[in-house]
Amino acid sequence: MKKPKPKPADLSAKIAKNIRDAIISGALIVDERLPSEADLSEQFNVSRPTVREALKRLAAQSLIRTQRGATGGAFVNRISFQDAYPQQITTSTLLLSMNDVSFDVACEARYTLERACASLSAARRTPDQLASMRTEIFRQSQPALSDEAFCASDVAFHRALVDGAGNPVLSYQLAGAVEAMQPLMNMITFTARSRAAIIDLHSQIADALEASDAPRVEACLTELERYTKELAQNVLAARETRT
Amino acid sequence: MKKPKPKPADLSAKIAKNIRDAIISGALIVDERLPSEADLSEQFNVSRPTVREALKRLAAQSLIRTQRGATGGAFVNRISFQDAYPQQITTSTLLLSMNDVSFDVACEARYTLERACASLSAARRTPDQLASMRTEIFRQSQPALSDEAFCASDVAFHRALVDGAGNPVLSYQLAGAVEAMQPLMNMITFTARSRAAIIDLHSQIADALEASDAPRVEACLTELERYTKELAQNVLAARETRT
DNA sequence: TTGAATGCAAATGTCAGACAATTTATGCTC
DNA sequence: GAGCATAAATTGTCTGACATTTGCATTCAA
Repeated sequence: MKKPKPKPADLSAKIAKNIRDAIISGALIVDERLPSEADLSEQFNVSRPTVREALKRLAAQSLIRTQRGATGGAFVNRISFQDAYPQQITTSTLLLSMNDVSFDVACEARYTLERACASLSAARRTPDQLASMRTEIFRQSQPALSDEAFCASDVAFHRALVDGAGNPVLSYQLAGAVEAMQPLMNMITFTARSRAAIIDLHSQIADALEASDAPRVEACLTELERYTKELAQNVLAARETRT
Repeated sequence: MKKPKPKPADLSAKIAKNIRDAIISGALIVDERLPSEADLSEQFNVSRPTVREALKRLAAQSLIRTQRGATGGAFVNRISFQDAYPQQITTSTLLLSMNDVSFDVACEARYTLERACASLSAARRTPDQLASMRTEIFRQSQPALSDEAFCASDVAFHRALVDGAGNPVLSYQLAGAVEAMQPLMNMITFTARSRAAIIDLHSQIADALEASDAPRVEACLTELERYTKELAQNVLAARETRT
């Protein structure tokens, strides 16, 4: 067998692959206009709907954008980190929920990656980013905050930490890990007591970052990981007894 | 303004979003069959080609798979890490090439993430993974090896290191960073001297992993990062003078 | 009774042609 | 020269049809 998956690929998939390869190889450059759908259907000897299906596949990956009108058409898209975030997060979320990834494994990955940013962030974080963290910490201390809002603020805090490393590639890679964990974190119902503990650690992290004390940031993150796992374990244990 | 991008979304995009949200929220579960294209076109009050464009968008994200025949249709796909790798790598590659990410920034991100795996890998790497690394090191020592093959072996070595952490989520996250760097690495033409230095560091890393000496692994990776950046700088400098 | 061949039904894959909507360029009028 | 109407090009959508694939039931023969 030649390939493990010798799928008799659909025409639209073939055409999409053809164009995608051209983009990746650089044969088609950013903002370059593709031939019109009519031209493409002639070039590939297929009908226009088939070409359109291929183009929609590429559009779903943000590889192209389309524009109507006289000078319209399909253009090679410059993928921005901004564009890539939602896709990355969607994929990560589904990977976690569909593959029986245990909370511990996901948690470990998340904090391992985040600790990796600690030393860079301690060296480079801007006053703005520190202020963002303090703001989120204050928000988290409001007792009226809903669990969902608390989790959202938690994510914002950690994103500020990661962004503090000043490396967009790192931020992008981490976005998936951090954001995709949120649904899993939501399953933990925060008691007032656990919120206080988390806020305390957040404060320590912010202090350590302000003092450029990377080892302490890492230690706090490790403790946060341990505590998060402990909370999750309690929740799961409680569920067991209830069942 | 309600949204920053109040795009008058196309029908196929709207329908795709609708179904995608249903999958993410869990309203549609894995392996569940979607209604037939004819049914969907009736439900959404659009024509079949429009429905098909929506489905192709989802297929491009591996969210669904389609099957012909009597019991065929579109099924919610269980996204595997295997499925997600190529997409992740494609996106990362394009992000790097399209956004003027400097070699140093990409390199820093890559080695920062990889160092994060060091301690876990030192603790958990299997004999198999160690053997893989040794094999790649041996391959790299063959003088006849082409630059492309050397880079590919280099990637394989580092993937074995990352996989040694025994955390699939980490492996997935790292895949994009490591593999996407390959095209950038390829621009460095390896002299015999630089190959030897890299192979030496690889050997030290393998030894340290075998001895479960995490700090030494991290130190070697840091040195490898420094050396890689130095090589890249020399290449760029040489290009400057030639111009 | 069992087995295989056949045909039917359902679904996706593809095609052709048409019209609608949108955007830009063009040319005309004043 | 400015403004406006018109034309042209292109994507978005619809309709209807046919091709292909696949599972299942039916039928016929051993």
